[in-house]
Amino acid sequence: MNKVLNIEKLKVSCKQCSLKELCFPHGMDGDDITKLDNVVDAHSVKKNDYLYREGDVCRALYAVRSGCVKTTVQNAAGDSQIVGFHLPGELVGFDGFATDVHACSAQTLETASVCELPLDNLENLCANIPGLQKQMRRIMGIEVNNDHELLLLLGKMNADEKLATFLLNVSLRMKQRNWKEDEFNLSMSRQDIANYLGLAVETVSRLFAQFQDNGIIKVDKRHVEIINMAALREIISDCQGGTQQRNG
Amino acid sequence: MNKVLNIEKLKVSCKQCSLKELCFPHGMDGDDITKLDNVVDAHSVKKNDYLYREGDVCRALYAVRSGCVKTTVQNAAGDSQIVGFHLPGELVGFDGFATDVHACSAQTLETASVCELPLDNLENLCANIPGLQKQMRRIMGIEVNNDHELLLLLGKMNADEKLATFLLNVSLRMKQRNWKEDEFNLSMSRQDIANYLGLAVETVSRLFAQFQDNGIIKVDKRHVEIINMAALREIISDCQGGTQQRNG
DNA sequence: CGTCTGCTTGATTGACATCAAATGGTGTGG
DNA sequence: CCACACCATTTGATGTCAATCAAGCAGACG
Repeated sequence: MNKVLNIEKLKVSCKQCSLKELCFPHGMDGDDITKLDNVVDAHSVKKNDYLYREGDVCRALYAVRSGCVKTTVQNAAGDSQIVGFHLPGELVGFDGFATDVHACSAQTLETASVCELPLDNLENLCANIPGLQKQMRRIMGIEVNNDHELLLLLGKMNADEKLATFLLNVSLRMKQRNWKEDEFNLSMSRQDIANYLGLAVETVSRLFAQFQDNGIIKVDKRHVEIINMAALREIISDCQGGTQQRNG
Repeated sequence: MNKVLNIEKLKVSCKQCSLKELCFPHGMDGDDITKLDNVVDAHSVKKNDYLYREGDVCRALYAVRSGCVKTTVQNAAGDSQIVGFHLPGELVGFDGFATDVHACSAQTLETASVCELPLDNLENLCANIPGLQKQMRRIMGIEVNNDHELLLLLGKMNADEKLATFLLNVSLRMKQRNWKEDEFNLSMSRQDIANYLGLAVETVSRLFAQFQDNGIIKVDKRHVEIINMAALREIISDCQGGTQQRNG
């Protein structure tokens, strides 16, 4: 079905990219970004194509330029878990660093554009650009922390807290990109959201309806408008006598 | 209550450490390990003390030498999720790389000994030892992959699959340390196991009993003997018509 | 126009959490 | 050495949240 990408390369400039502060060049000066520009190529990737699959040799990191990419892990029994939705400016591919073979698959949710940073070039670059190693550690640290947040969500939250957390997280990332924080289009299906949050599709659907009935959001298919941000926050910090899970 | 550690330092030698191939020095040659030895100190840490807490400035990485360390994330509502149990040879502290402030707390489960690698020294070292950056990336990559495995567990497995996976994982790590893979003492309480697996203590307790009744394991408090390894594996790869969750 | 796919809504079930209480081991103080 | 309190663990009874089963609906596409 969906092939691994193999599209014409396109020269891009990190220096002029509006995402640079969210992305790899974060905090770097002009000269260093130029060195980075020399090794970065962009690709266009069709909807549902893979950047890489579990088992592929890890040759590069990928920065999302436009569109949205999901990363997925699989187990022996065949079921898979989405471990991340990656928006423009975010990096994908660290799952290949442990063994030089990818432990995840990365697939686009819509037609996307991604920048490729070949690893051997990156290694040279790290030697030439002071502070780039630290940058690398910082970005991987972010990945680790994101995963931990998701662990907390999957391990300790009930359904409505999960969806509220998800919506607030998307909202925050929209804001970081200078897009509207209270109105956006989700690039993922209900199925994908359900998988990511460890829920059934039906539950996600019902929760969207419920949130809308309570005047917290307005939903039309994938278009979401947050009416009452505070109410969303309240759902997840519901410390007092409400529904609570104890296993902590 | 439990204070952050502040114990006398103790000079150690990575070169002579039996854990070196599992730990940071993995694959390094003698000269490079000597450089490493110069910056590493060991501490003894009492049971239930913290290596660091969420919010602490990140100054060092820690390698477990003996004992067991758990790392925990917390949310606004106050509940916390254990994100890792760290055995001898494993590294702790990457959660501080994103912002230079720890996003996790790290606490010992029993009296432990840990090696401290101060970050500023580590940075210098990376400049002097070729391939050390890559080592760093490799180890962080392992951390990322471990987290992903746990995400899969929390998101897609039911209770018995979770415990079976946990036991097999511990068994594997025992084997890697040249200890018995089918007989060991767990350093964590039922409560900790339950928290880690996203279950209630009672459920964990019942599952231990059930596994024992089925002749898969023998349990006496924290002492576990695996009688039928294959049966454990079967539980988690139970593809056919049994109990199944669909949300994938 | 019919088929397909993604989404929604309703009814029912079940896995696991919660509540409650008993048990057993450990440490303390008399 | 015993009595007692305390904690972790186990075991049993009950409750509930979300999964599952089952239609129905709307937009996309050939």
